[in-house]
Amino acid sequence: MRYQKPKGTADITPAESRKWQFVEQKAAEVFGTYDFQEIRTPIFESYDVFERSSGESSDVVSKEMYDFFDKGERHIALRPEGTAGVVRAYVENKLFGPEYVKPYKVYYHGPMFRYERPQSGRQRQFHQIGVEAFGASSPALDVEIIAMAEELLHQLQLHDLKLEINSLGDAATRQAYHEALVNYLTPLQDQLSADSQRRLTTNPLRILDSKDAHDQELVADAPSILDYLTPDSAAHFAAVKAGLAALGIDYTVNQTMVRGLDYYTDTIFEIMVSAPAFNNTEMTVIAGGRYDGLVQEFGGPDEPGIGFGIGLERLLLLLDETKLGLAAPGLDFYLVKAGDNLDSTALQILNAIRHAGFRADQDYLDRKVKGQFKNATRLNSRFVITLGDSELASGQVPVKDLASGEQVSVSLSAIQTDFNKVYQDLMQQFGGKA
RNA sequence: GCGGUAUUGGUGAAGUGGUUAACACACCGGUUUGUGGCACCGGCACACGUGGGUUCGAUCCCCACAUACCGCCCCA
Repeated sequence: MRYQKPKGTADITPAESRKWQFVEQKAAEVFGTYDFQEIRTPIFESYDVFERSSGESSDVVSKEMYDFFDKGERHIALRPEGTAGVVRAYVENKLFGPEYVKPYKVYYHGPMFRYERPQSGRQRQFHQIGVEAFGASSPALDVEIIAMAEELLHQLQLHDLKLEINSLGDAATRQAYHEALVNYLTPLQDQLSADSQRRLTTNPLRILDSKDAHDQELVADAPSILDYLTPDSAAHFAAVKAGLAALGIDYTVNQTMVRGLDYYTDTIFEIMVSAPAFNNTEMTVIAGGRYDGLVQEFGGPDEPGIGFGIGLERLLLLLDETKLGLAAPGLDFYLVKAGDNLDSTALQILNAIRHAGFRADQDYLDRKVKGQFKNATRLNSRFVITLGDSELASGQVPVKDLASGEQVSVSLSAIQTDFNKVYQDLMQQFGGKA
């Protein structure tokens, strides 16, 4: 093989892109009902944008970022996630200004880049759909964001979802809890797995969701972050739970759920699905939460924010194509040419059909008539128009309904002058099923 | 970054250290000089991921690299 795509990338061919378009369109629809609008930000940003938002301790920044210096010696990074760029744009464009209604609600979708070891549903160039809402700290917004995420999954015919929520409180909460957790785990250090011993200094919260069985036993008795919430954070979390209950959304509180990115505050949530595509293990497809200090961190006002991201590759693995009715689009008309010197007329006929808004195609490889009919079938065409010398002479062409095999005669000139009329007549003659 | 498995045509794949790399599907052509099926006939791998090595000889043995998949780390 002469050329290969770079490791961890994928070509999305038409059979696949159909699913992508469907999901993107559904997301735009569902988000639109909550009055979210699309924002498009650059795929690369200043390296600092991501360093500032994610925190140096996170592997996403320290090890997994695609960064480089451009010809002007600017330190650039390919975006590893979507939130930082949107927050940067929010601040830079002063979208927090009084002329914009708050909360300011946007969604985005596009490629993200992380230098990781590829696995199922995980690539180096991967795609996310995400939403962000700025300028409102109401727990009702948290609830609606979560409801919106679930609604999208439902629209995609995904059920058996598992929603987990937790609260990380504010900065003071996290600092106090961080300390309490380290104090609890340090005496047990020798019993922790090697990975977790390392995490004790780098990222102790991560020990909470260690996959090691013994770690999990030790962590079971660890202090809970929920006990460290300030009264405000506790009230906020209670309101979120009440809101979810009011909407009949099932959830479980998982006090060991943490985040890889440093900017989250208060409510965080994940929606998980278990599926054969993931060896029946649970896989998070949507994750999000509040990030109340981030806008200020980027030089904007002290405004809250909340959002979530959807891992599209993972999501796509779960979709049942047949359930979604995503059949390949068929042709409306296929033009069979029987004879030579028909090209000009063929072009004119196809032109008329296409301009009327129908899908039409013809043979370009000089296939025999039989071969052309086979192609019409392969292309899932509804009708076949046959053009030959006798048709040219008579001014009438046969139009065949491939499903029934019935054939009717249509005027060549009518096709070229008013194809919509021709189509209506066809519909009537073939049973009126448009 | 660590560990494991894999890599043969458009596809699914069989196979052996040695003159022509099974079989099936798909595709192309013919039997049928203008109508989609079936049947029959014929065609269809610069040769077996890339580069080295062992050997008289390697697709099959060894090494390295690349990529894919699985697990860990990390994460959506």
